[in-house]
Amino acid sequence: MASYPNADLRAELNAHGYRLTPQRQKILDIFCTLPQGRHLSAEDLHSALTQTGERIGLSTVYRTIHLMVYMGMLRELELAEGHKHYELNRPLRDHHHHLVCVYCNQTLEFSEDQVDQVGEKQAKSVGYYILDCQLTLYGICPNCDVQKPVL
Amino acid sequence: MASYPNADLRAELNAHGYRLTPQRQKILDIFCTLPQGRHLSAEDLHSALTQTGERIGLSTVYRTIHLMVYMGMLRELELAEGHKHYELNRPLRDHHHHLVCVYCNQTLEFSEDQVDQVGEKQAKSVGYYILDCQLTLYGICPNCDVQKPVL
DNA sequence: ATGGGTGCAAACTGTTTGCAATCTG
DNA sequence: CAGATTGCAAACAGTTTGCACCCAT
Repeated sequence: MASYPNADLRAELNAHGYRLTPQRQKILDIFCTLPQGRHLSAEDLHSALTQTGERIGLSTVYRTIHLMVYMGMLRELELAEGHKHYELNRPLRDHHHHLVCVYCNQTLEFSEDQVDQVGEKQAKSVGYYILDCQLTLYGICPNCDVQKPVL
Repeated sequence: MASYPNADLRAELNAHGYRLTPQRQKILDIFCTLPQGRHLSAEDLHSALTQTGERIGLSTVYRTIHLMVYMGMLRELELAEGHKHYELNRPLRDHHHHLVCVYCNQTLEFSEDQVDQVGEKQAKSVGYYILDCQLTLYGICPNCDVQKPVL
C-alpha cells in the first residue's frame, strides 16, 4: 500500500544530503495510510500526529511537507478551503484531478489519462522535470446553482 | 480589447442584485488593459490603483476580486509566489494553462484545447456550471535541475 | 429612501523564522 | 563530531471583519 517504504525514503533523503528522522517517517506514514482521495492540511496532519501521542512541532510539519513537495513525494492542492492540502503524489497511473464548487466547496475527483499525457508532453517540450500535474475545475454545483448570493 | 465593457458589467451585477461602483469599474478596467499573460495580486492591484491617484481601500479590492471570481470574470491563480494572483477569465478559446518551476518560480504559459474540452466534458457530466479550468504543471526547470538544495 | 458598498483599523489565520538544544550519518 | 533537524515562541503576510458613513438604484 505504502508507495514509499522507509528504506526508500531514507535513500532518497540521503541522496540529497538530508536525514531520515522519526518525524519524517511518521509524517510519510500518515500519508501512506490515508485512504485514496483524502487530503490533509498542515494542521490536520499535526493534530493527527499529536493525537496518537507523537511529540512533534507544527513547524517541523511545515518544513517536512515542503521538503516532500519539492522532492515530488507529496502534491500540494489549492482547492477552495482557504488553506493548502496535501496528499501522496502517486504515479501518473492513479493520478486524479479535482472539480470544486466555489460556493459549497464540494470537491469531486476524476481521472483522465489524456490530461496527464498533455502535461508530460508540455513539460518535456520545454525541458522540465515534471513533479506534478493538476487539472482543477472551478464551477457551481447543481445544488448551489439556484441563485445563491455571491457575498 | 476589454472583454467586459462597463455596460455589460453593470448588467451582470444588477442581475444579481449588486451595484456598479466606480471602484468596481476601475478594477475591471485594470484587468482589461493588462497584457495577455500578466496577472496581479490583490496588493499589486491596489497599488496600481492608488498610484494613478485612485482612492480605494485594500479591503474593497479584496471584496471586489472575490465577487468577480465568483461571477466567473476573474480567474484565481495559485502558482508558486506564495500569494494568489488574478487575471481576466477569458473565454475558453484563448484560455491558457501554467507550468511552474518550484525552485525559481519561472512560469510558462501554454494552451491546449484538448484540456479545456476534457474540463467541459467532466463538468457537464456532473451537472456543474463551469467557471474556470486550470491545468497547472509543477516541475523543475532545466536551469534548476542541476542538483539544487531543497530547503 | 433603502440597503448595498466603502474605507479604516483592528483582528485573524496560516505559515515562516531565529535560536539553542538534540540527534543522525 | 559536524552539521542537519527539531521545538518553541515570536514575527510575519496576506486576508477578513466590524462599523459608521456614503452612494447607487
